[in-house]
Amino acid sequence: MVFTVDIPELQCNLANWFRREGRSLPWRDTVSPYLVAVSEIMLQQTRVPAVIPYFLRWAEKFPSVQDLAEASEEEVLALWQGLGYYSRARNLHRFAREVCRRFGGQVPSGEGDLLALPGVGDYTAAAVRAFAFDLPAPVIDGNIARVLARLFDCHLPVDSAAGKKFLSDAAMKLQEGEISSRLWNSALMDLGATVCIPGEPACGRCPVREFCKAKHPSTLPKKKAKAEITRISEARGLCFLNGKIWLEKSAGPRWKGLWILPEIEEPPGCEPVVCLEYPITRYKVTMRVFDSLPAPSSEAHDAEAFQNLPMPSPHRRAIALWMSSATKK
DNA sequence: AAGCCGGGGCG
DNA sequence: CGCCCAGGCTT
Repeated sequence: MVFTVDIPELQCNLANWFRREGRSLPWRDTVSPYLVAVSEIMLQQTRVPAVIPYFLRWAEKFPSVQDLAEASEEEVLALWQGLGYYSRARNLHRFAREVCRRFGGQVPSGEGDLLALPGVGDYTAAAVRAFAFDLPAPVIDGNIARVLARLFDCHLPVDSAAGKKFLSDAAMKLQEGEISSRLWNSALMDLGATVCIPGEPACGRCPVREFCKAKHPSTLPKKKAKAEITRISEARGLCFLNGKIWLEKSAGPRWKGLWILPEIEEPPGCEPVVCLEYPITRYKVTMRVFDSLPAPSSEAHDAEAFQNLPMPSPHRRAIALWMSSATKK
C-alpha cells in the first residue's frame, strides 16, 4: 500500500480535534483493564447510549474481575437482561473465571492471550490492548472501518478477507510514531461516530478532510450483500394457574439460560390470546400465544417474582400484553 | 465463507 | 419500514 499522506500532520489534526470534540464516556474514566473489557464486550453490536446504564450498574455490582468470577450465572444474566446477545454475558462470565484461574486476576495484554479468552475476537483484543494498555493494535470497529474506507477510498467489502487486511494494515500504519494508541484510536472512533457517520457524512466539519480520498463518501464502506429477511411463525403456551406462571428455561442456542414461554403445537381451531411480531437477526417472527396447560418442561414461578427473571424482551412483552388484556375482561 | 445470535434508535 | 450498531462463535 502506498501512503502519500503526511501521517504526523494527520495524527496531529485528529488528536487536536479529539481533545476539543471527543466524547466523554464512562469507560474512558477507568484504568481497569477488566472494566475496559466489560465495556468492549457490551459494545459489540450495541450502541453507546444503550450500553451506558448497563456498564454503570455492572461496575457497581461487579467492580473487580474476582467479583464477577464469584457470581452465579443467574446474577450475571439478570444484570444483562434487555441488552441482547446473551451469549456475551455467559462469555464475559467465563472470561472472568479464566482471567482469575490462568492469569491471577490480571487481564492479559498479549494479543494471543486475549484472543484465547471467551468472547474476545480480533476487535475486542485490539480494543483492550489500545484502550486499557495503550499498546499499538488494529482497532477496527464499524466506525473505524467506515473512516478508513473513506479516507483511502477503499471499495473492497469491509467484511471480506481482503477488505479486513487492507483496513488492518492501514490502521497500523496510521498509528506509527509517537502518538498514543489509546488517544489515536479513541479519536478515530469518535470521528466515525459523530462526523464521518453512515450515509451522508459531515465533511464540512471534518478535521482531516484535506487528507480524505473518498470521491463519493456516502457510498462507502462497501459490504457484502446480506441474507434476506424470512418470515416465520411460532406458537407458545401461556399457563397462569393459582397465581403462578409456568415458564421454561431455554436450553437451545437461542436465549440459552433465559426463561421463556414454552413452544407448543398450534392448537387447531383456537384463536391466540396474544399475537405479536418481533425481528430477530434475519427473521421476522410472528408469535402466537395460546392458553395452555403447564408444559412438561416448564416450572411454576410466583406471579410477582417472575418479573425479575432474565427473559427475552419479546416474551416479557407477550406476558405484559396478556396481563393488560386479562385485566380488561 | 456463511449463518446465527437481540435489541433499540433513527431516517 | 429498513438500516446500523465499539462483533464473536459455530458450522
